[in-house]
Amino acid sequence: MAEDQLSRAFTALADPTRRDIVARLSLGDATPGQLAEPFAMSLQAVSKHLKVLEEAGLISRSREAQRRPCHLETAVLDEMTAWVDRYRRTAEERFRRLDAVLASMDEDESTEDEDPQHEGVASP
Amino acid sequence: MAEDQLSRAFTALADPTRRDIVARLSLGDATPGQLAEPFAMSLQAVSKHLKVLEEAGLISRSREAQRRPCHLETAVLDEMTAWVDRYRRTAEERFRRLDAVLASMDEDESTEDEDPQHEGVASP
DNA sequence: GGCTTTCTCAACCGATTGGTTGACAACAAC
DNA sequence: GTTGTTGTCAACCAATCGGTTGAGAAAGCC
Repeated sequence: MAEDQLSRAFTALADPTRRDIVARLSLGDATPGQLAEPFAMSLQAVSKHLKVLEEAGLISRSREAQRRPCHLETAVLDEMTAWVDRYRRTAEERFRRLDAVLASMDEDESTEDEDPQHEGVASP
Repeated sequence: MAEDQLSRAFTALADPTRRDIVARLSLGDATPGQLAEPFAMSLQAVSKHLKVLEEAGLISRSREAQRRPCHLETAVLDEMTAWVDRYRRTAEERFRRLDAVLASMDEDESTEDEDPQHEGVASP
């Protein structure tokens, strides 16, 4: 996934209004007018939010007379969780290994010359 | 999770520099100086990025003489994937149900008075 | 004490963001 | 054709963002 598309996706979901819109669209397609209805802001403002979501690839829009129904696209959501999960798992895997080291040091209490707490700080 | 904390978390990961920092920290704790080294920007700029990450709850910082080693916290990453996954799954579940409807209509080709494409657009 | 290292804070700057209002395009209904 | 509905575009505005430089706090080293 392109670097800046991931940035656009995270930027898009950084706004509570846009997250509300995504939540609404997860239940089914909706027009800008329907999406704007619950918010205390102009239709133009919601239209701008939809543009941000569309440019992030999170929604697509079709035509239907004057209406422009919006549809949630799940592919980019997948790529977002993939990114977040990758580094979360790397970190948690490291924590588990650290715990294992500490446990083995607990078993064998003779060696105390290393400090596993800072294994990541030390220079290569 | 508080609404604005989720906003802070997505905002934090919306910046490529901050995502790089998170990726680096997933491999192990590091000081601001170590984190700034690969970037073509001032240490002060990186320090600002770290503040954003800290306020989002994505990292924590300890003390160690003049050094302030940074540590990746995975809890907020968990909440981010939880949010994204919730709506992705809701949408995909709906798509699967829609496919099932279309398949059953394919079997029984006599009823054509309903248009499942717009099930979400209609008013409640 | 003085000097160096490491890092944060404060002030500033141009670009972007999230909202507004007004104009207007596209289409339906009469 | 005229009117009404739906939505976008353009211009504007205050606030925020991501960077800069300069000053200084906090700790170790001589």
